[in-house]
Amino acid sequence: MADDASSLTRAQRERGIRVLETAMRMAGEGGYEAVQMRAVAEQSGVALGTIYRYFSGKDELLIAGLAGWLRRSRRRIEAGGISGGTPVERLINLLEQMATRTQQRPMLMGALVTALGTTSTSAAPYKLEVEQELRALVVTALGPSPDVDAEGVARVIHHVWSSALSRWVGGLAPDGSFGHELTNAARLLVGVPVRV
Amino acid sequence: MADDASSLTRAQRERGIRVLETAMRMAGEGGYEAVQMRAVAEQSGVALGTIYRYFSGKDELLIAGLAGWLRRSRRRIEAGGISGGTPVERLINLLEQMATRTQQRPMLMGALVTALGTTSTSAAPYKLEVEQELRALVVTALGPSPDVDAEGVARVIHHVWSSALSRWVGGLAPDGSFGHELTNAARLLVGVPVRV
DNA sequence: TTTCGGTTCGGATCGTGTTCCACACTCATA
DNA sequence: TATGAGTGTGGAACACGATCCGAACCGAAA
Repeated sequence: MADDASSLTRAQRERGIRVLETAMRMAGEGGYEAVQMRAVAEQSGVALGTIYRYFSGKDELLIAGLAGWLRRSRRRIEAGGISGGTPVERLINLLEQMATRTQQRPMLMGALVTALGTTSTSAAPYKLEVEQELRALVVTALGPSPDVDAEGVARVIHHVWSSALSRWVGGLAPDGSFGHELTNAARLLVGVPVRV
Repeated sequence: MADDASSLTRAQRERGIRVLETAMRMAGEGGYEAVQMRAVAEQSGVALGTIYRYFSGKDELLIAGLAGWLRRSRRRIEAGGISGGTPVERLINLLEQMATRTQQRPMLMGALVTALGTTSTSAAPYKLEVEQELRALVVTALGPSPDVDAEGVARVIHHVWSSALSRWVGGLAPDGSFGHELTNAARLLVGVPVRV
């Protein structure tokens, strides 16, 4: 299921979308183990073998779903605009918004974090897509502010995002900590100018 | 395999150690998939069911192995001392040492990162142990320096450690990047005093 | 319209993590 | 020493991700 949607039949595109949506729905309802490939095939009306032609495996399927979810979130957020007068304020507003939406879907997020834990290289492109969506969101929120290293900030935010998310779904961090961790990092990174 | 080694027979402790050592050896040779529970049972001379009495599953087994590996590394490093005149220098020396040792064992690290990706709550205690070992190492390296928030630095270093490690074994980051990522974070965190 | 190469389907099959079970063993206590 | 509760063993069985295969299907070129 490469993202070059060209060279794909309409029927193929629709099959791919049905598979992704089914997998995400099941992940949202029961987490990682609830996404059973046989059931995805059955409920999406796509044969099991065909799913494996589109995606190299369960993890890649879920990471692709995450990438799509982030892309849609980013489009909605960018269309609505991010409130806040300064870069820090906008970034913090963005992160709080993301944290809220994230914490409302513990099952889904658990499934996605588990999938992200794979080290299979075939999932790397989708992982990169996930990183890029996050980076784009942060850069957009910061806006064109000359004295902030937006790319560097986005990088660190991505690290904190993945690590804190993993700690939260793994039960190492209490509910609500995810947002704090993110906004705290943002304040450290942007609120305090770095002298080099 | 709780860490309260009391209330355990000598035979039980030895069985546990054999299982851990076998699993780590196999992980080092062939990565996550090469650690097959039947083979661990066979090669460690402990019945499969018994392994599952000690550890809740393959992931917990590997994370426990990682915790032990870190603990032994820390003891060796602390015994040898960390060179460097300033806190930053000591921290960077430590991190480079860790990065070197890490990058010499790509198979092992791949297996451990995969195991760390689990969201099973039963693995949480061992994950905490891993965090604590890392934290202790960083705090030791920094030494008693009043103007550094050692705990905060250790926290962020842990985030960067896990995230960068995962990117490296996942093929998203090139060889050698792991050390850079760590030392760069260290310089940002300690080299530049934070004004609050 | 026919043909043909690639795609999808249904379903069997395999491999491995995990669970379960009946039996043997160990060791602290009476 | 005898006993009984807990522990370990070997092996079967189960669940689910992944693979494979022959037949049906589709859609573009002739």
